[in-house]
Order: sequence, then structure tokens, then C-alpha cells
Amino acid sequence: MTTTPVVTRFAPSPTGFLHIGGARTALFNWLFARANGGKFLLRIEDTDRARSTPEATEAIFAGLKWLGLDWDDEAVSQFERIERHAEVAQELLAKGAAYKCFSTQEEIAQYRETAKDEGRSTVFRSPWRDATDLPDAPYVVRLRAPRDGETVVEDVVQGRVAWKNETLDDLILLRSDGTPTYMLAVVVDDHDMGVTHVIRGDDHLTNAARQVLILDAMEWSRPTYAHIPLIHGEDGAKFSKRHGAPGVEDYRDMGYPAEAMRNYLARLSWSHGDEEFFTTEQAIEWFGLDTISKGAARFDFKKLDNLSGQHLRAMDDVELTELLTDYMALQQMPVPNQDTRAKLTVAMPALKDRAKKIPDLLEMGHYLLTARPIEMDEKAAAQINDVSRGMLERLTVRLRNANWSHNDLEAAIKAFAGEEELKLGKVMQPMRSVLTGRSTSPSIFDVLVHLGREESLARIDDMLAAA
RNA sequence: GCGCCCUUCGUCUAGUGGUCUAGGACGUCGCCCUUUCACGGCGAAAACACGGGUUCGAGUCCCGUAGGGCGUACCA
Repeated sequence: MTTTPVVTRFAPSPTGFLHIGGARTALFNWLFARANGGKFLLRIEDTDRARSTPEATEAIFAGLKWLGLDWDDEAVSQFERIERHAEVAQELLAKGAAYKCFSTQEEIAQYRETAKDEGRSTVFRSPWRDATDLPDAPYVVRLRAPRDGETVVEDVVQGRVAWKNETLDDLILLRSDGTPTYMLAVVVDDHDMGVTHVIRGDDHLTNAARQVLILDAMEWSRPTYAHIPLIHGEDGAKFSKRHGAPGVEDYRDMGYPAEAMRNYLARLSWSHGDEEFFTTEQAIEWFGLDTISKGAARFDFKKLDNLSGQHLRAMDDVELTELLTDYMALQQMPVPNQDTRAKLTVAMPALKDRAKKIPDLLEMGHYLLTARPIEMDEKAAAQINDVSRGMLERLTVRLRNANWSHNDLEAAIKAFAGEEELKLGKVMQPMRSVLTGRSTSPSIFDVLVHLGREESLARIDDMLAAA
């Protein structure tokens, strides 16, 4: 027995951006290919010229790259293969497996209407299926589909799915303008590209029945099908724009690391026991079509946030600093210089401890990214009054003589609070305001150390001078 | 309308006839830690859609019902 190498593909239509559902489909295909040492191919389904744009194609490339889903070989343009699609249609015609249908769209619509009125099946039955006397008029090429028996698709996730052939119509292969339909194009392309496993959304499950008919007519072998459930929004309806963030770039912009995104998306309708948090390497090791469930999953931002935080905390500090500066560049923010980056890396353990997304890192590390004079936000400013000002003034005197280490500073400040009979928080919060301009930040002792003696004291002096 | 698919805590899921008085994770609530916010630790509430079968025994198999989804184009 020869083992044929696995070939999967992702085949999006370039009509906008990389949809979150599409991204998950791409991820499954990628994971399966990588898990089996196979190939992951990309095909752009751009045969609908009116809706396809080069920008959308670029957006899909960008989305996949950001997610880290690298594809093998050149991306295939379906549009460029229409000659080949037509060729197959001709072959089918020659074999008698397809026929020319001269019914107009109006006639078809009429047929369906009367069928509906009479309570019959609305599946169109072309009068040209067995006609011998053909007019000289525009025609479409239809598949001569079997009318008896049933068509069965063995799907690795859905199981055995069967349709009575009488419910399937003679689908159109070539339109009256000679261009191929989607049904024909997918089948031909998948075959020519050597795709062994078709992993796609279960909105294509019904299409599989008709595609299999084309395959059979051409006497081509069938790929393994895996129709995976769709991703729904938090309200249970198909994930769309009104759910807030339909495109992968939205998640990039919100500051989720790609690794967290892969982890979260992988866990939607797929699982490996109780594993929740894992690396991409582990996902590749564990992934299998047999552990995909049939039910649609709802997208849950809360869980994504949690996973994202875990990934942030697991990341290396230098790597995280890079991720942070890349994000700042992406958001058109001034990118910190080498010196500031070094400080960010040092502070990173404290910053990442309380972050879920990259912008949280930015917020936490704000004190390192801002220069004197510090601007306080509203909550921070509320901490400053005559009492806290006086307190800080007395504290500063102590600080000037303190040894500038985390432990010594902590000891000095605690001693001060004790003498003033103040709860530590009463001392810390005003300090936080003055040093960071925020009401939340890493530990003040850390902040003092990160900032250094000179900068810390200067920030306090600024405030006192402004009084 | 017709066809196909789906249905375990609020959410993601484990579960492949007995070990399920149903496990984990997120979220929620409580307690602890604590200078804020987080993180972390401990604990709690919380589900087999419903009804029939099959079986000694069903979350697990079969059939209905209900609910949801997808499809039903000379779109992809």
C-alpha cells in the first residue's frame, strides 16, 4: 500500500477580508497538513469578477500571514483556470454525462412557480436532457445527474450523509456565456491540485453531494471530506459584521497575539481531551479530523481574553517587547527607541502579569513611554490634594537618601507610612499618580526602580512645583 | 415549502452502554493573598432540549417532537 501524501487547501473568495470563520477553516487545513507532513495549498476563488478585488486578495494573504499560516506553492487563481474548467465540461458533454440545455432563466423560473403551485418538487427538470433536435440558440451545459438511487458522501466529521437523487437537480456546469460555475471549478481544481482532504465549512455539505456527482461522471476519485461546523456569534447566529469583529485583522488591531488566536480558534469545535492552553507545536502534534465535533461553536471574547493573557505571560520578555513595538508601529504610534525598549524588557515581567492584550501592556507600561512633565488622567489626578502633596513632600526627603533597590525602597516607604500612621495605600496611590499618571500600574517599588532615582524624584518634584 | 446537518453547565468542551450522584476551562459568586488593578490559591452555584423505545443498564444506540443552523441561483 502506498501512502499518498496529504494535500489540503483553503479556498476563499476575495470579496472583502479574511473572515474569522474562514481563518478557522484555514487553520484546520494548515494544522492537518502540518500534522501529516503534507501540503497546505491556497486557491483564490475569484471567478466572480464583479465581486473580486485584488485588494481583497491581498487582505487574505495578509490575514493568513499574520496568523502564521504559511501555504505551500504559489496561490492558485481560479479565474486563470477557466479554460481548463471548460475543457472538462466539453469532455463530459462528449461522454454523454452532460447535455446542452436551452431553457431560458424565465422558463426555469416559470417551471418552479407552477411546480410550487401544484405542490410538486421545485427541482428543475430540463426538457433538453434527452432531446435530439437541438436549436441554434444560447445554452448552458448541465450534468446528466442520476435520477434513481441515492448519492452518499462519507464525511469524516458528519458521518454518512445520503440524498435521494430525485432531490438533486442537473446542475449547471457551464453558463450560457461559456464560463464555468463554482461547482465545476472546485471539483476540477481540487482534482488537478491533487487535494486529498477537503476540509471546509459545513455550509458546503449539500454542495458535496453535487460535486461528488461530477467526480463520478469524470471517474475521478473522491477526496476525503471533512465538513466542519461554522462559528457563530455570541447570540448563536452565524458570525457576521454585527457581532463586532468579523475579520482577522480586527483581532490583530485589538492586540491579540497570533499564537493566542491560533489556540483559541483551534479550540472551537475541536478538542484534545481537556487541553485548553497549548502552543502551536502541540496543536500540530494533537490535531486530527476525528476529534472535531459536529456542533457549531459560539465565539466568546471572555475566553479569548483569558487565553491571550496566558500566552502573553508565557512569552519571552524580549520577544514580547518586539511584539509590543510592532503593535505600536501598526497603530501608527511613535516607536520607542533602543533605550526605552531595554527598559520595557526589564519591566516586562511586571507588565505582562496584568495584561490580556497587547494594548494592556502599553497601558501598564505607560510610565516608561511618557516623558516629563507627566500628564495625569482623571482618576490619577483625583489622588492629588493638599494632604497628599504635603505627604509626598515629606516622603521625598526620605527617598533622596534611600538606597534605590526594590527592598530598600519598600522598607523606607513602609516605615514612612508607619510614622505618619497612614495605610500603605494612602501613600502608594498618590505616588502612582505622580510617577505614572495612572491609577493602575505595576508595583510602585518596581516603578521606582524602573524609572531610576533621578527620574522618579524629578517627577515628584514636578508635581510639587506645580502646586 | 423541500433537502441536509446540529442539540452536555451562560460559553467552549470531556464523555464512544455500566467507573456519570456527568469531569475540565472561561465567565459568575464567595474567601485568601494584596498598595490599586491584575495574577495566583481555595471553594461554590451551574448542563445531558423534550417524549418514546432498545437494553439487566442510556448522556452514550433507535424513532419521533421542539429549537437552531446551512442549503435550495446561469453567487462562491
